[in-house]
Amino acid sequence: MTANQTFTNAKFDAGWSIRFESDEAAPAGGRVVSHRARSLIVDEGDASNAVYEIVEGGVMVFKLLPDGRRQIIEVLGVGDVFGLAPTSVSDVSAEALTPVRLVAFDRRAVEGDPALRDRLFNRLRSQICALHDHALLLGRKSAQERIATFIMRLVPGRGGVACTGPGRTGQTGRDDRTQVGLAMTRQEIADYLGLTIETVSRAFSALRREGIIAYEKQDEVRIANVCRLCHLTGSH
Amino acid sequence: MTANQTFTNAKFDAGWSIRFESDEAAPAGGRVVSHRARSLIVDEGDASNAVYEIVEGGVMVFKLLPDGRRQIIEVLGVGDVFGLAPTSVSDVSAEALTPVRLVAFDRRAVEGDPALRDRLFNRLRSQICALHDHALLLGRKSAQERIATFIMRLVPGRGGVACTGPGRTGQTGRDDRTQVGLAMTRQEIADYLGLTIETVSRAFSALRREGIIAYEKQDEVRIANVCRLCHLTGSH
DNA sequence: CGCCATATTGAAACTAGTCAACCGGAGTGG
DNA sequence: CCACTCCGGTTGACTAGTTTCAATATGGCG
Repeated sequence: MTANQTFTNAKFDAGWSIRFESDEAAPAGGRVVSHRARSLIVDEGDASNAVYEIVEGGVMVFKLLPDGRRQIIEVLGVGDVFGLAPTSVSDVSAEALTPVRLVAFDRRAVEGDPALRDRLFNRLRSQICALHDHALLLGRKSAQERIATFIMRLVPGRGGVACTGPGRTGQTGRDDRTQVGLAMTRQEIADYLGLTIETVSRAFSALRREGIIAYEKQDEVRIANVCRLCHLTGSH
Repeated sequence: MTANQTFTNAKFDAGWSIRFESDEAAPAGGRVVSHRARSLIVDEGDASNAVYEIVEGGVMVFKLLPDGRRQIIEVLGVGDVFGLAPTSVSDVSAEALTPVRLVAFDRRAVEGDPALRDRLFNRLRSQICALHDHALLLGRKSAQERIATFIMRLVPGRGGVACTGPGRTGQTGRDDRTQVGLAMTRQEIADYLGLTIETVSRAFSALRREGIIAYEKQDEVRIANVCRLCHLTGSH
């Protein structure tokens, strides 16, 4: 019942794997749709009249240039919304990062339902902060800082929009899980951070060499030194 | 009366100097505030409970890193809104680009007024598209492409989110004003495009050398070849 | 007229990109 | 079962584009 309010953070803090045990899985006017990992949900230029809210899983929103360059604009988790272009033509593409369950609302349903629109609106406000933060990353941070920021964003309660800086563990009481799952390939990380795959790889290797992070599987990272990593983000 | 609906574009297409001849200059619950050019409107971290809508002039929304690096996140024009962070603490700073007139709504006024919230919401949808587009620019475009994109965005009816590509003049019937006012310093342009002032200057000089643009005053640019400039944006 | 801030230009340094080789695990087929 | 291939990741050498540092121009304004 309180579920909708608990995911306060704009980032993918909430994780991708949290199961949404809701009794209103398909709220009024919405229909639930599922997608396999890496399947395309909407394509830039599509005349889609749906607004999506993520119930389970993760979604990547991206844009392409004619020559193939890709920028992943945002990585969304449970509770996030997308498909809110001002016209009925989508300005971005969206792809499932993990197996994903979505609620698709018809555009008209959104217009007619103030409560729903309110929820989307509030959600959107968080996401806009994330977009702001990401613009700062893309415009002004070095490759190292981008990778550090990226990893820190995955730490629950840290690295997000309202990260309180390098304080000690357990600001909310819960233990500082320093093991994070990336869930993205190096190419996806590169396209998200505005880098190349090689630069991403090198930055990860450098962090490992310096003992700040550790990993065997390349998408399961243990953060050995949260404080140092946090400093490397450039934000603190 | 139709004024609110005519500014369809997310970018600063609408210009900064359009006077808003509205009889509802201070809509219910809002108060009009004015700022001189380059004065700070809100500071990142401020506990501001206001949501702003621009009535006249331009505003730059930006973030700073502790070491002084600045990223201008968005450049807003008439009709645009800002100050919609999910908490009462602003995630960004805002500075007047020109002398500016704003309507400041109390956060509670927004909550209680569905019509107002609708207007803000719709406005925001356009601005989100602009943020998406700018993320693509910051993450994936070269310096030349960024400058070309920047200039094209200033051309009414072109370069915006829904630019139809290098078609001929007068898609909306009005004449293709190829004279645009930058209104921003080189430093501001640099901070907006994620470049340095020198790189911005060089890119402008290069475009001039190649005869694509011309200017005497450095903030009054005449676009000699719209098509070529449009191609240089990387988007077409 | 001269000062100050802003812009331009040049040269050197550096970061990230490009190109290419190599590694290693997962899946395939002989 | 093992060799082979494929794909994603890592690493190295070199290159290109942008930044940095520094000098020079320009323009507004007292």
